[in-house]
Amino acid sequence: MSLLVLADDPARPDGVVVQEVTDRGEGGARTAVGSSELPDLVAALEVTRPRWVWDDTARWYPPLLAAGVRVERCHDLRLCHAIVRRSATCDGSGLALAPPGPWDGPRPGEPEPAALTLFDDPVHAPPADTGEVDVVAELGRQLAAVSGSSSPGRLRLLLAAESIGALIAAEMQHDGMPWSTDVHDGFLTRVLGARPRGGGRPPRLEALAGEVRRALEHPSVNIDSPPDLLRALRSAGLDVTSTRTGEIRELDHPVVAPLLEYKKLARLLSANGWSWMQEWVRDGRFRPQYVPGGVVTGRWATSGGGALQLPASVRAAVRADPGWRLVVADAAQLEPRVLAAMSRDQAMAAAGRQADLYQGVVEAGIVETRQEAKYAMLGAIYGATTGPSAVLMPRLTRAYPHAVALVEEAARAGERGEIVSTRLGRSSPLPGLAWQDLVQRAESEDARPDDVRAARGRRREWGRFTRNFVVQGTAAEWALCWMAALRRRLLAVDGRPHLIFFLHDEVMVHAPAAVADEVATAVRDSAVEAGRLLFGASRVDFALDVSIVDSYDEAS
DNA sequence: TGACTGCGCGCC
DNA sequence: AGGGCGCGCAGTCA
Repeated sequence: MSLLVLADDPARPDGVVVQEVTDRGEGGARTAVGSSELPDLVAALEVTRPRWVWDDTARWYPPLLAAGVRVERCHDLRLCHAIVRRSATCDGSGLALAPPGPWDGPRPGEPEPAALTLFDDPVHAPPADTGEVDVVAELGRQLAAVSGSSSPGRLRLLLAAESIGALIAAEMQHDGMPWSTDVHDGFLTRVLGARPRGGGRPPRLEALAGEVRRALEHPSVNIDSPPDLLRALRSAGLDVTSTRTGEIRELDHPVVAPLLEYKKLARLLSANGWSWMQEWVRDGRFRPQYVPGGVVTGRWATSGGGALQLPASVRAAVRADPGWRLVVADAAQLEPRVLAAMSRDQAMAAAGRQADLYQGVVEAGIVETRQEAKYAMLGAIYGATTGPSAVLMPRLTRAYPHAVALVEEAARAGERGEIVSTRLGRSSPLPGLAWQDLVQRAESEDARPDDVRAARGRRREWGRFTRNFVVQGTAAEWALCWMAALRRRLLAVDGRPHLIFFLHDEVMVHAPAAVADEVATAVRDSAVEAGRLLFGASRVDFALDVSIVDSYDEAS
């Protein structure tokens, strides 16, 4: 298989260069063309099934798609750099040891991502070096790092999956989700009332606001302002400390019902109302921008349109074109299954041998109810320390010692400030400098009790993050492999069925009705393939719920 | 006016 | 109860 590097032509402002490269990263023959000729050139070269190497899929692929050209595979240097730079499986490589450079920043034109959630500072601030980047040299550094990795095969799989993910993200944005503005508008009008002409509240929302004001005997309260609303609630004699839904629901007062309804509908209006529809739906397609690798754990993020949080109530607007169907599939209890496979916990794998893993835990006699099984499992993966979930932990530990040990070890490593890694070698970031300072301060001879207490809290907090990282991150790898396998299988199905949506553990394919069953089979086969790719001959089943429907809300 | 933060809530 | 997100709004400060 050949590697073809695609890059700007340093000799020509509007030119691009395609260069053959060996699998050791040595450059060969070059072809220079103007960028308008690129789609034809790529289409011609694609018959040899090369792997395209470029700095950024989101930069090169959309124009190719717009010109009707698809590529089979690529190596996205920017995404792969981020993985290789941090991976503990090649932490002695030249790439890992190099000072931050142009490959470490955000994509040109994008804002610096917010610092790594949980506490302050990013580890390093890369220089805003916009100088020319040497694409072939970077490929060489990455290939060298991979061959020197302690798990080169897994890392290679991760980089391939991440890169195919970037292709899929661009293709899904290009194709879009079929979206019925009629259905959406009908739903909004039914629950909110007619769309107001000049902004302002729709009738139903206005009526609820009036009810809230009357119940509070406060005609001027601004319900949309949490502080204002909080003051009004308290002056009505209600003992609340916030305006959270959970807290309001516990009250016994006439304001409760209209206020909760108001909050629900106001949320719908602002997040997925008419202005959202106007901004994000064009020509009957919703085209969210996906951001592969946008989350530290390897999950995708989206920017704009909130595609990762389409509320159930508006999913009816996602409708297949006439003569087409939607094949919707989600992985059932993905994270527990991933944990069972990673830890080779045969007892937990046995519980997952049936379609509902939680029910399997009940039938094994570990807990009484499905709800308890779910709480216990999520508590193990998220690190519950109190509440009903924590109470169930001892039973879970006895029943599934290997699985629980794996997440406990990840948590302990995080508490010590160490790095943890996923199955394929994506590694966690180090905690921020403020974290390290505090922890160090708390260990000194004359540490203040306040610092000691705070440091313990911070350690546990980071431990919960690393505990979850290994499971969430490996689940994200499974999902990438699932999608990559599915994309390849779909190429062999007639009528060009195509992926149109992906959400952590769920995929949607828009398919001609005649091949919908064939697509559903491909979805299932791909899940089996993903399990094999990640875990080899594991005895864990990755169960799916698959539906063939006309609109998204009909999916189970 | 615009950048930024905290809150609340939608999704997995 | 615990992990990961994005977004819109209100409020604040420059």
